[in-house]
Amino acid sequence: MDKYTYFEKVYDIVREIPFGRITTYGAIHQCLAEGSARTVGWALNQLHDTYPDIPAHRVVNRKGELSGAAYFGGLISMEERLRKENIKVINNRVQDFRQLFWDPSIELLSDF
DNA sequence: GTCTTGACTTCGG
DNA sequence: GCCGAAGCCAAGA
Repeated sequence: MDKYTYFEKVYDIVREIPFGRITTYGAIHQCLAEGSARTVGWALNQLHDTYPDIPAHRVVNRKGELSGAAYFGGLISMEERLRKENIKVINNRVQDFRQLFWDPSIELLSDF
């Protein structure tokens, strides 16, 4: 799949993140089993421009922090979108991050 | 072909 | 919990 670029693979996973759940760059990297966590973050940067409908606000770093909030050039901030999904965000960090964590390498595999 | 950039992660202190 | 350093890999110049 040469036309299937790396950020399109990330796009397929991020779009499957259920409502009110979040995941990390490392989890996506582990699901893809290729690239690196940093490459996922780079992919998302390209994603918000290619696919504006991607729920990138559900993807945070290992600390549960909204790393890409500044890059979310939208009318609604990343934190606002998360709050609308019943996700508490304090000091740019997701509360109950461990509880809301959604692992694509497990949840996605059991569905397919 | 090399070098830089980046929405990261892990480890030790 | 935070901080610094090292490792990581895909695009673009």
